[in-house]
Amino acid sequence: MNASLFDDFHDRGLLHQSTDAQRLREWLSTPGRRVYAGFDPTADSLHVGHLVALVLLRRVAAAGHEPVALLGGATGMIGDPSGRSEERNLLSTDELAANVAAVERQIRSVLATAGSTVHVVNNADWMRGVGYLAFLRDVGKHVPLSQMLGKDSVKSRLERDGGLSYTEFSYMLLQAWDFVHLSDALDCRVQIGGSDQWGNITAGIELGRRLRSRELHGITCPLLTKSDGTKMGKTASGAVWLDPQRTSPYRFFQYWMNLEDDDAGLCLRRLTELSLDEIAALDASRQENASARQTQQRLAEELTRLVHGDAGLAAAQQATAVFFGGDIEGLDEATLVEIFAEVPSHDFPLGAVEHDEGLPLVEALQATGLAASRSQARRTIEQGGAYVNNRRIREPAYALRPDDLAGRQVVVLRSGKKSYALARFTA
RNA sequence: GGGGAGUUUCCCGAGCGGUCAAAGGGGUCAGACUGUAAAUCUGAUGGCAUUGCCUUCGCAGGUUCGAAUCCUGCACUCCCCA
Repeated sequence: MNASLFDDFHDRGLLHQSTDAQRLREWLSTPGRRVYAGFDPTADSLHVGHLVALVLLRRVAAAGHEPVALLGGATGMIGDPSGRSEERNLLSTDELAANVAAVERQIRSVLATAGSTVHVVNNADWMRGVGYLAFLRDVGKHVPLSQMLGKDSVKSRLERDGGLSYTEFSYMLLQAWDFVHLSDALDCRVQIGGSDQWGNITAGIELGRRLRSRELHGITCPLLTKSDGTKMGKTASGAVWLDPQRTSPYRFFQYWMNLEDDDAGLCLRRLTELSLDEIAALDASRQENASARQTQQRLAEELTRLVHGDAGLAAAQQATAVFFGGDIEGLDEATLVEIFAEVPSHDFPLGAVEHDEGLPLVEALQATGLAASRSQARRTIEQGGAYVNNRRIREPAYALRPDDLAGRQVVVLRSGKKSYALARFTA
């Protein structure tokens, strides 16, 4: 495999800061080194923002080393102040336990195909038994306050009105101790993370030197932001999650599909495992024929497969085809319901379509919420914005009849380009 | 406490006795164009109804054949003088 993890990071724009490059290269020149990244279980799912760290760990594996994913079962009880402008709310222990379990599943799933031994550890396992006094004597004693106060994460918060609590202030000690502990237990001497983690990482490196006279290394990668300055993975309706219950594979796929050209190019380089040659080819295609959107297409495919597997990708692509004007007639009931799962639906009695007059389209549009009133529904139809099973309907008096049922009891209604609703007919 | 201005349809904002469901802009929704983008252009935008009816202009009354427009009272907002 690729001999130099460090150069790989560099070439893909994943390198923000690192400790001494020469020493790092040297350490990583021996295969089988362990490299860790931490994940705090702040929610019951990771989101796109965590994807970078996961991908970094996959690259660690690809380079012939062993990734270590650290779950913050203990640190999650405190809350990392880094990159935060306000004090966090504490999670209950039940919530935390559920989050840890869910996040661990996701991490294992994404790293399953990494092609190397993967270690998943939870810092609660070694923090739980540590007493406060012992921690102060063994760890706190070796961390100068001047150093802690010098960290950006602390400084920026102290300058604000809210300040930060002693609890959050102590967070970096826990993370520093994690690093030292992992170097003891797994001989893991490299920590990677987002650029906001630099302060916490260096705290660990410092502690390793004082406590063990051991040389530890750190690498951070740039945080993902879009060209308009907003955070990657944020949409108007919230974060893009890895959990299919929170963000369906279709919407996950669409998120990447809709990125700006430059952002997509950047993500391709940083998040996918395509070779640099392939990426260069896509860059070129974007220059020549931007409208083909091959970059977005490829990016969406790669990442959806990584997170949701082949089945998830297939579902997303099928849904995409349908949502962008594809034929609905050929699809069976189960597939339809699956594709339109996140679309609003309304139940009608089967009798509504079966009698002579049928069910007026105007009524169906209103009942499903596609139109606020019958008048508006009528207007939409008159203006050519109404579709039944993706076929445009222009007669205001149109009524749904048994012939219109796609599948056995479902009609797909649509207003305009993107608003869909499902009318279900049940006996 | 005194004086003045105001309250309009989702928002801003015209209207000051009939031709007002109410100008104009924004937003929103559709259509065209397009790269599932941006910009632009077009149409629509109270409700119900296949040319008509019903409900809206702070609230409650009144004048009038007829009121968002006039009068009275009430509520709220803003400005000026004390």
